[in-house]
Amino acid sequence: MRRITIKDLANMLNLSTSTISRALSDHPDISEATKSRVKETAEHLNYRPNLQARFFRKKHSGLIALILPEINMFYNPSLIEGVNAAIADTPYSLVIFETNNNIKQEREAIQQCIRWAVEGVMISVTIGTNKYTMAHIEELARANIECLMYDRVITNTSFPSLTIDNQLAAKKGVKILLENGHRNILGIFANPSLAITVERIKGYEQAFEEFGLVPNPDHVVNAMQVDLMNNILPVLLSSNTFTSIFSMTDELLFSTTNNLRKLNLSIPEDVSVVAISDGIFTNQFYPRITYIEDSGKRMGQAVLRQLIEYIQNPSMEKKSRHLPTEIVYADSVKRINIANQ
Amino acid sequence: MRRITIKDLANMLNLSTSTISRALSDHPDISEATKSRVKETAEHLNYRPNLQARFFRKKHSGLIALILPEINMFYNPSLIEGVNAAIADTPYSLVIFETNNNIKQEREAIQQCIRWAVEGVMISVTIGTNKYTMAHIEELARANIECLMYDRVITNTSFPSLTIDNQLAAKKGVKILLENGHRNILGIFANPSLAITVERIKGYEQAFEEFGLVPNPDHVVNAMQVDLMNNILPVLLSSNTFTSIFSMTDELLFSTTNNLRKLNLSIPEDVSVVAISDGIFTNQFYPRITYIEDSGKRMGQAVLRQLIEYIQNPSMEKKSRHLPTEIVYADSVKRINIANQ
DNA sequence: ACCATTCCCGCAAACGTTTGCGTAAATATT
DNA sequence: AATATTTACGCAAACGTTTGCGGGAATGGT
Repeated sequence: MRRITIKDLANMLNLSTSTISRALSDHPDISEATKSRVKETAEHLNYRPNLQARFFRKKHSGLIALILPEINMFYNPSLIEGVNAAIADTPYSLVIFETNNNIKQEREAIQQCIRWAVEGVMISVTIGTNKYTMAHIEELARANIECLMYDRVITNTSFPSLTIDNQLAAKKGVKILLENGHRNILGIFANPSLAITVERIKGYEQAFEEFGLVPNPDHVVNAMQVDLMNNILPVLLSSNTFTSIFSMTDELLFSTTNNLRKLNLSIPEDVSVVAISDGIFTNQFYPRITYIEDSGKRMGQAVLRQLIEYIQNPSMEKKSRHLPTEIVYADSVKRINIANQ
Repeated sequence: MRRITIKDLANMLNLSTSTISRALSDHPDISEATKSRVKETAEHLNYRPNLQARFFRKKHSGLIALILPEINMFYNPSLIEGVNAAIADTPYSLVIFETNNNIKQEREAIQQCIRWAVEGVMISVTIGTNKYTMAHIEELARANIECLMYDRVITNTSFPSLTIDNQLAAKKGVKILLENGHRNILGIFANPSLAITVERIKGYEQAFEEFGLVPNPDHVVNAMQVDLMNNILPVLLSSNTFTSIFSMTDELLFSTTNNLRKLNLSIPEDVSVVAISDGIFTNQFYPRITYIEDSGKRMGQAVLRQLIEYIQNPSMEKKSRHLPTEIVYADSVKRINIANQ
């Protein structure tokens, strides 16, 4: 019950291994007659090429790596779905590394990538990874492995990236609230050492400025963990007169909704809510939440396609790009009278 | 800038490739002196073994596959986390296939596994996969690839499986409600063509029987999609006098909470709720939901360890096992007076 | 009938690593 | 001091596939 090889086929058909190999890959040197003979018996004997051997010989692995900080409830599941959908009609296979937001595990993952000779890496970095701690990522370039950053990226590097326009997305979201009369807008953001957070805060501020208003720094809060949220939010919401909340992510939005319920505050009657969201949670939640779409699935597909383009076309110019974002209006924003605040 | 190989090391140190290979793997035939000499220069020259070549020669791939129907918000993310955590201190790498609940994609994934010569497969099957449509899974056995089913399994096959005791878990959950005086318990279940659903329904019924009661078949509902839930639940909850809900999964629980809010019903004041849950959603949600723990992370670790045991010990007896479950009491169950119904 | 071309296929090397076997030198045993 | 054992390394084959090159046979052209 050994696995059947090209040699076996060659022996059975009285042909050489080279003929078998070429016949199976439709080489023009082989006659149609033998091609069909070979393919038939290969099919019949259930022959499966040994990819280890093939890629070893051809000097590439057929592997693409996805490195991400964590697989939590939001965004990443649909990102993986998107990558999987897009890789399905390519000859590549996907290997996923989860770094648990730990730069040490990120280094380890990249070592694995080099050892496996993956042909490309898509990476969303950990909190600790920045311009000064990215030596391990630069090692990919030295190993001649394409690398494309997405979502959580490091700005101003030689590596290309694919993100939404974070500043614009946040601005759009906050503007919805401003347009509906809200002025006391609590901005809930993630870890400020991530570039993505910095840019979304900028967008929050810019929205105010475009309305001729001065954003209040006290209204911007960085909630790095859920526990923190549970401590901060009740205090903020009871001591202040916020009429609305802008949440930077689904994760923070979920925590927000739970805390609002705990405080017996309803959306949108008591507090209006807008978020940057993948769309799954916001659409299923009641009431449906108005959001700026940052679709993980679409991002996953785009990142993979871009990376494969780089792999198959190594000399092409690589530059960072933005995916467009759209507003999805729903039922979480109440129009209020500006004078009432 | 070519990648450095064993041959390069051999040339530089005036040794043979075999000596280099053995030195790097601490073979006793090599003297400590040369071992350290080899290792040092290997380190210095940043030598990375070519895993393609190694595994090709050794006739194994170092790959383990995880095949799952979908990566949604619940359970699967933590399952992947568990698998990843457990695989970290093994020499294996993980490849993930998402089948989108499509048996055709499941077949395709298994073909990929065979082509890659993965050494083991962990699989949670699609809705369409059953005893009569599992020819593709049996092909794994013929290809000499270990296969371990988990979560969504096919019962009564020759393949081992790892699950919680689904019937017992459901029984435990429903019993909590019965013990607190509830008799009108709406049971929300997933697709009835999955074995996991059938068993959890059995548990629901058994709980009633152990209380000397007859379960009402009309109180068991199969909500196969979220849309269905949104149609069914409002009707059921308004036309009947349910005092409590048992949800088979986190996904259905999430949909349940949204529908309850839409109907202006509070947990636990108006409706008590118990679910089988991974624990993440139920713990973060307000109010915290009482649940029977079915931890994806723990399952992921257990499945991977079990599979590796099978791989490294092919002759060992393989039998299906259950992971124990525990009740986590929280704030979603109100004690009511039985007479009040 | 002779040469040129085209068509099909085989030979053999190569990819980087591991490993069974052989052996010279060093050490131990008697 | 002769023999037996151990130590430390090299030789060469092997894993399954692809591919450059070479060549015999068939076909085409004159």
